[in-house]
Amino acid sequence: MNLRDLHYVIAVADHAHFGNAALACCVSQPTLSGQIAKLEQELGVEIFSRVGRAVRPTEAGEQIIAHARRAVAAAQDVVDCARANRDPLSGRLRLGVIPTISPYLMPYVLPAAAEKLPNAPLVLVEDKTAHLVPLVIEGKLDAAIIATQEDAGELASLDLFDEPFWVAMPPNHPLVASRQVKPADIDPKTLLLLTDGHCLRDQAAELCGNPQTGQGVMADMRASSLETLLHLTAAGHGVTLVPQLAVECGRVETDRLVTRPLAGGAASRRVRLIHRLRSPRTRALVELARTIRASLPEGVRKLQSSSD
Amino acid sequence: MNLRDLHYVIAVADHAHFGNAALACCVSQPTLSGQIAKLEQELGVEIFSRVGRAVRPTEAGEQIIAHARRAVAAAQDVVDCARANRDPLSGRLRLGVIPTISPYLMPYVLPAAAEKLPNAPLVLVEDKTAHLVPLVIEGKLDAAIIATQEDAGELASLDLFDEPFWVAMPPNHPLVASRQVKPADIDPKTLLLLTDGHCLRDQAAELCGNPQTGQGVMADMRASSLETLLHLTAAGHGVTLVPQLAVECGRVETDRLVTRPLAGGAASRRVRLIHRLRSPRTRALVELARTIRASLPEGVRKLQSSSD
DNA sequence: CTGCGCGATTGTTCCAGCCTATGGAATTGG
DNA sequence: CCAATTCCATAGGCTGGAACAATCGCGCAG
Repeated sequence: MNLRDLHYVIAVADHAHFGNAALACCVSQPTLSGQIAKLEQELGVEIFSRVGRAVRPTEAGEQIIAHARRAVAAAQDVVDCARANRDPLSGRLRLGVIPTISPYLMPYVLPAAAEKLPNAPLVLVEDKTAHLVPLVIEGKLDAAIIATQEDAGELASLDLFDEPFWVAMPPNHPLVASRQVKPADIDPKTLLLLTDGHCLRDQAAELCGNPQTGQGVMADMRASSLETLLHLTAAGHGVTLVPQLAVECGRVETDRLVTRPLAGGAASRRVRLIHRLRSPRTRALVELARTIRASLPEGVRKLQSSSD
Repeated sequence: MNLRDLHYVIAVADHAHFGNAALACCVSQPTLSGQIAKLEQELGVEIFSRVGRAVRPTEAGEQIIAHARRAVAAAQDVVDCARANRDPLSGRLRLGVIPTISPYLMPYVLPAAAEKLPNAPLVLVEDKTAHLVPLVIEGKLDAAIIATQEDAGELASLDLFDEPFWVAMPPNHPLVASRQVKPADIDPKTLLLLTDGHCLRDQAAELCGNPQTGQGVMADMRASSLETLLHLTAAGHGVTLVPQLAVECGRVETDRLVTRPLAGGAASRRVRLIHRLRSPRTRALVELARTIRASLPEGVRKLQSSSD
């Protein structure tokens, strides 16, 4: 057996297609077919069932593929580790960020990171938490910035900051009169939410008394981005919760939209940098976390990392 | 890079000697030296520092070796997984057992296991918990039977049974009069303990009010095995705690030694079968656990596995 | 100083893995 | 129902790299 063989197996599993997998591996299709066949013979188990046109992993194959992924990831760690030891702070950092943070946080972070980590260019991937976490676990991302607590045993996290929520509403809304808004003041029926899968959606729904399903909330008005949500709010369709950084960036407070801080200790979310346990890039990531904390605007509660 | 290269690295790390490592890998020394050199050049990092006669890992090497071990273990999992899928219940099971359980439990287990798992010969390794756990994590053992709670994130455990403690004392001891002995009745100063590292030592010391250090206990009388401990007790040097299975086996209750059950709910220890999370042998291990529970004599509390 | 232990170097052999070309099975479309 | 297409498997030749044996060179010990 060979690491290359395992790469081939993973490629076939990912593409469900020998030709495309071969393309991705930069080898010819017969080469890849041959190696897979050799490996299957060596293991005495069929990894993929080629029935008709479809290529699917067998039951045994599923397990084998999972172990193969771990082996390949560990081998990649060896390489990353070597590079990190030549210069711990050099080398591309692939960073996932959730959509409700990325556009508002990265403008602060990118210049600071370029200065503090000049040899570690950031490659950003914007997606929802549920998509980012497996990518981090698989080692396809070095880290991710998310706003939920993730407890997969293979992850570690660095706290970045607590981001309070604000309420955004049209200028003629009755709550404009108060300096602060209590969650209970918000009529769930008028609360506008993001589409499913955004953690901000769940957090807003829970805060305003609509745990999980967001039942009672205007289900027919779900925006796919925070920007859309704000446009809907400005157009008078309801009120919405906005995380502080989105308020800070200034595009929110216009003459068509008013924001008020949300009262209460729980009215904020903890933003974290998660990465794999034992990631070879840990040192660079600790430095990145430090840089992020330092580049934050006033108004979000900065946290100390235990290693500082 | 290559899985073989990683094997070579691990062998050199384990032997601290190129020649012996080559021998262990069944290749010539030049081959191994060459591959290590090639890998170091490829990674751009020196893995081993050859200063004078000594071969030691560099700082970077330590990390690389650790990742290499994970990669090789995962690759081995692929092989094990394939075998397990051909016949889940076949293939050698390498089982660690702590010394205060092994000689008393295995006589029950071995015949039963030979019958229920005829194609899975048990290879026993007897050692203290602290030595067994890393072997299990590294994949050098498939599982281990221990009597403490281990919380390494990479381990799973199957509960086997609760083993009550008994008190062993010479026939002329005043406590012989009572049917049961309360932990508080035992004078810590007369309590004989095993040497450091045996979990039974810690458990006995804690039960009888000498947390951890066992302070106040006769420090100059520490036996390296339970058998020795019993001989000391019979010779009138004090009293000692004996786990139930050691009592059951009959060698304890002689005319020179009397045993009484220890009262109280906490006067027992939970015996578990631990194994790596995602071990390819999980199915065989579940069957082994079931077999062990079924082969136990009366008197130890049998537990149900959640999967039964 | 000399012998020995041990890792590095050198040169040759040979096999594993790669490619191109082709075969064959299954699905699709007319 | 047949032809075209798609896709994986097989065949055969070529090449790079891993293996070995032999040797070198260095550092330590007596």
